[in-house]
Amino acid sequence: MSAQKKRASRTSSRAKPKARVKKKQAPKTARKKKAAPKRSVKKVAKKSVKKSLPLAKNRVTPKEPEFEPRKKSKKKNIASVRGMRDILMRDQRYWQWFLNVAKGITEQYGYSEIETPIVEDAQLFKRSIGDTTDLVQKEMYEFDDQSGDRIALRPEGTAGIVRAYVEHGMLNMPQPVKVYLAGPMFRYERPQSGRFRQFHQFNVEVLGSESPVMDAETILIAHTILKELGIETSIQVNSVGSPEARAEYNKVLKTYLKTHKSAAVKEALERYSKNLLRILDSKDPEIQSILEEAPQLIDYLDDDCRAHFVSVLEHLDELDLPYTLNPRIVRGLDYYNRTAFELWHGDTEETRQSALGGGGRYDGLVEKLGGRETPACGFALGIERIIAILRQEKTSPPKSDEPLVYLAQIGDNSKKRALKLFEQLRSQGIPIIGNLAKDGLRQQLEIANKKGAKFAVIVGQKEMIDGTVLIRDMESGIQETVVLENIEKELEKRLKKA
RNA sequence: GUGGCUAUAGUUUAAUGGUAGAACAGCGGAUUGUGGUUCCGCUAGUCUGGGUUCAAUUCCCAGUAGCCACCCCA
Repeated sequence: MSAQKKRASRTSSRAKPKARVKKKQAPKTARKKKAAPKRSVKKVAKKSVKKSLPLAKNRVTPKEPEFEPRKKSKKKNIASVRGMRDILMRDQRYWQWFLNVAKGITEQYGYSEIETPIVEDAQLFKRSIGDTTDLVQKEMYEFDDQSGDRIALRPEGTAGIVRAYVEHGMLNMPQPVKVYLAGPMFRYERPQSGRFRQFHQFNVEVLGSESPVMDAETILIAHTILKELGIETSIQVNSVGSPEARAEYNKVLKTYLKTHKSAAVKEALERYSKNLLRILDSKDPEIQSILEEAPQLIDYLDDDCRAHFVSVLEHLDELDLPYTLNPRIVRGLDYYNRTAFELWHGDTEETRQSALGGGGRYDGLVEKLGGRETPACGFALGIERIIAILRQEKTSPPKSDEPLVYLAQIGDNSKKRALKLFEQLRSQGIPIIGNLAKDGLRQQLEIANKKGAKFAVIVGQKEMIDGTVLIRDMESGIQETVVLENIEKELEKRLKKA
């Protein structure tokens, strides 16, 4: 009823542009009154009658929900889970750009890709990252599966890689083993910009070398990847020494802090009771000013650690990398020892999500997970954060300058021909694109233009009869008729020139 | 997990205690076979649930989500 009214008013207003005033109101009221079946429904109905008749046998008649006016409003749509987002088509060029650059550089340094499962035994992370860390205590997705096994979604990449190293006896491979991993990580945190519950990291790890060169190499790789993407970073380095040195420093720091009897200190001591070192990273200005006078962890390093650290720095100097000694870099995961570093966007305060990546040495981890004593180091980059900066700085991925050819078709017959031709050209390596769903030539050329095609191949009724096609130069608009058999040759000739 | 700010078409955004308007994008047309310009038309929206009110998209509360700070981290 209202549908008819609506249609009537619409067609009439289309036929006669006179009815201006009426036009404005009629459809609106009609729309308001009831969610009328949409025009698209009509169209579908018409089409399916016309087209499905001859082929009725083979055709599964579409189920009918289309005839119900869709009432999307009342149903709660299912949305993505909090903190987890889609990576849409338009995002892909950034992702691919990043991955190409990151993988390319890393592979040049002799690393190979590894993939480990997203789900692991929860124990793996508790043992490696540390049972008392925030990451494990409150941020890990952890649950029983149907068989009652306690499993977890990986919150970081290193543990899984080390597990794989031990499990597959990689100590029998030439050492060090150098790998990289790109993939999703999961942490149950409160989302914020640059912080998601599912996010992606690019991990680079070296297992089986104690050499400070490897520390420097990984830092260099991290820095180079970002530089190659046009992101200026500052490298913040520190050494957290050996567990023994840290324990001793812990005591010293505690006694020092206790001489300051302010409320802030008391609160901070409470807050960081589990891992006092993290207090160094506190953002409280009062705490920070107190810490200025505090003893430094570096002064408590044993000789080996100190020598190692100095050597790392010498390498960085040699490479002319812009690093800053930052005693506040204390990584949140228990397994780090000696070198710890982060990469910041800009060299200012760490405020906001400016850390684009971080890493360091974890010499004890392999052993902790049941392997032999194996020194190792590595880092991870936060892909979302890096891409966010690329976006914000309006850096766009390099455009592929591959010339494209758009295949346009007019009429049903030429559509059939076009599909075949499309496959033929594609298999010959011609970079052909098209949109067979479109009918009008105008639209197709518009798309060709938007996609930046150099040439358009046009197949129409006339050409079908003559056994020819048109090749249109999209820049000049010059068209030539070409015999169908010669199409490949002609295109190749033109593409070479372009 | 704690505190604060925000929520309008696919996107960016306007307005209002009584009818929600634009731009971009999409689709179609002017040109039934010719794009990058123009003109015209169409599609599409007040996050969810309660409350106050004759009337709520607007005011209040809660939920949810996003953002910001803390926590923490990439």
